Amino acid sequence: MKPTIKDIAARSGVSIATVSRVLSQKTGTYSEKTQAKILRIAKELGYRKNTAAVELVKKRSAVIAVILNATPTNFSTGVIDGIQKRASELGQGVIILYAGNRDDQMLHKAIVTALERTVSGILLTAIEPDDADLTLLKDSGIPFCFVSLYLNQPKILSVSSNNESITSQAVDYLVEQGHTAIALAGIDGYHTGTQRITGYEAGLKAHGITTSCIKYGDYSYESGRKLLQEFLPLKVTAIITASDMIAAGILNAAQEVGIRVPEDLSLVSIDGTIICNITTPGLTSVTQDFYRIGSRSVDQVMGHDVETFVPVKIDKRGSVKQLEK
Amino acid sequence: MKPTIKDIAARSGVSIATVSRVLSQKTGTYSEKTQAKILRIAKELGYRKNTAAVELVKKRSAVIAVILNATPTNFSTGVIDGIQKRASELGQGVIILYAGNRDDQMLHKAIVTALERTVSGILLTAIEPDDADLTLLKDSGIPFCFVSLYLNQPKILSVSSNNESITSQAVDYLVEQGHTAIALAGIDGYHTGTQRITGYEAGLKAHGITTSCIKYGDYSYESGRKLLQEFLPLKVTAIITASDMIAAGILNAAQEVGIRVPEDLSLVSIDGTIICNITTPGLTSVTQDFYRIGSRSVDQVMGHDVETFVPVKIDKRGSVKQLEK
DNA sequence: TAGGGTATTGTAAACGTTTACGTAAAGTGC
DNA sequence: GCACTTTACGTAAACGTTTACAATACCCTA
Repeated sequence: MKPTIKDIAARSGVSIATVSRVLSQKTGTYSEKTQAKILRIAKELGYRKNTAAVELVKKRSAVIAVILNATPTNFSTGVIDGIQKRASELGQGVIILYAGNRDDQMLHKAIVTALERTVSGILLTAIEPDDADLTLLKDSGIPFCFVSLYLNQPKILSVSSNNESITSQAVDYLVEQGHTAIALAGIDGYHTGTQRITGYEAGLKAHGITTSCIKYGDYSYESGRKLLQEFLPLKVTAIITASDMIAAGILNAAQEVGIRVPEDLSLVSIDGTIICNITTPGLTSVTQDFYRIGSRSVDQVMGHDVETFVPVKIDKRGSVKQLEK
Repeated sequence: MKPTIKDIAARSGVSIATVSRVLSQKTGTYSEKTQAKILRIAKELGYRKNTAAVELVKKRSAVIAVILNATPTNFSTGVIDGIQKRASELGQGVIILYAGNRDDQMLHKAIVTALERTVSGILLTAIEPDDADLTLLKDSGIPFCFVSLYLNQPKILSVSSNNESITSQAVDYLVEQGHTAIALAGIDGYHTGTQRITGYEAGLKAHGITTSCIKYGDYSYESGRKLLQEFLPLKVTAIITASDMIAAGILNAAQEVGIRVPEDLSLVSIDGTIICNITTPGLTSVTQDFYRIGSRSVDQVMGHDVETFVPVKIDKRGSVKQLEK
């Protein structure tokens, strides 16, 4: 059915080893005449390498497995674009394995699938595995790297924005705009969330602000809407939100109860995806460079020397009011 | 390094064939005693099957390849969730191959990768391949199915909403709300776009409306913003948009020039993703059931008998004004 | 006890490709 | 012309797993 190198060898009058060398481009091991003949016949037959056979023999493949989290935020496209582009430049293919949203079983299955496939590297995108799966990864001998997440453990590769810097910059910016009653909303209790709390509190302290206010959530729009209720009795003038979706949820729920953004409540959103342009008003954001994070994580997992942290920036839109001091 | 069935056989005192039978669960071909011993040793050794070896021998794998388009709209998550869940129920794994956004080279590479991997089926998600790639798929012997797109060719499997029905229902709804000057915005010239034009025009005709107005775009937010300029000199009271992103773009650009939605301009958006809840006002939508489309496409590619079309519904939010007749 | 049927296990080959090593031919330099 | 080096090619084995077929062991019944 599917042509093999045996078929090409038979038609070319050469051995399967020669066919293999030509198709693997082992320069200097075949003549131009032989090469031309083999390539012509391969094309005529519609030959395609059997990936399984190659991987079995080489015990390695030129494929990076990306394990993708179905996070309620929508930054994945930028990350994937960056990964795909850089991997292609380095001669690597990319397969994506889907891990659902905080579904330990799906995550475990995705990790095992990647390990079974002798991939050249594994990128875990905004995913925090439990200890058993982390051990599995470490013991596999396959390089892996966290993307848009880091664990504060040395020896574990990662590429991300600096979560402490994200929130401390947001605090700096809001203080600069005259705000002193600043909350942090929608983060969770995992590493990313705790790192952002650290930066938030350090930012408040640096400005001599002694009152902090933190509300947990799950990064989703619905979570944002619910969180607005919790802020109603509080005297905060500004909220830093854990994601664009949290911000959109707070924004819309606020407007529904007559709280105007930015006049009555200012918002600074973490991520800075296209959602920030869609809302009314547009959301001022601490914008992450997801494309570069993705791209750089490929270099990281391939063993190149790169910086862990990708810089963020403040993008001013319409959700922050300057207060009189 | 990685344990093989040879290692297990040596420790168990049985042949590799017996180990293989146990690990492949060939019931009735091994004793319970032998099974228990083999499974215990496999676990102690941390054994994992080598997927490449299995695929090489069986010439087939229990994996569905999903080729994913980076469409500017964001319905992928629902589709992927549906695919992943249904595939799991049917004992199939899923790998995702990324094809960029209308990038013929990336698409071709993704298709070739899927074919090289002896997958059990290929799902093409909102992707329209050129004739050469379509021929490649047909000649491969591997079943494939279009997801959220259909080509009007018999024998080619697909699962989608009915694009003619989408626009004709949108027209029906707007006419019911008193609108007669109705435009269609943001669709492209590919199959999906032309099918939606057909439904739009049939809907107008059915209501005796003789003036149609169609503006092409690329489903993106930026495209939507630009399109609003083209509508300024026209006397339309309502626009059906090709995607939620187009709608958001038109909505925001309109508000920036003093056109109020829905008072001055009504919008009905195709897709109905979470974006419709985020905008202000919320967008009335023809909502597609992406989860069910994904789920059903798995049944389709696995050879089960399913309906091609998944029903849509109108979700009323805040973007359509009822006009006086 | 002998015979028949079923369960259990082992041997050998297959799957498609890569590559180490050996051999032959061609090319280069003295 | 000879010796050495490089190019080109072939043979054989490897990779890890599956499975057809043969052999053996076990169980049940007459």
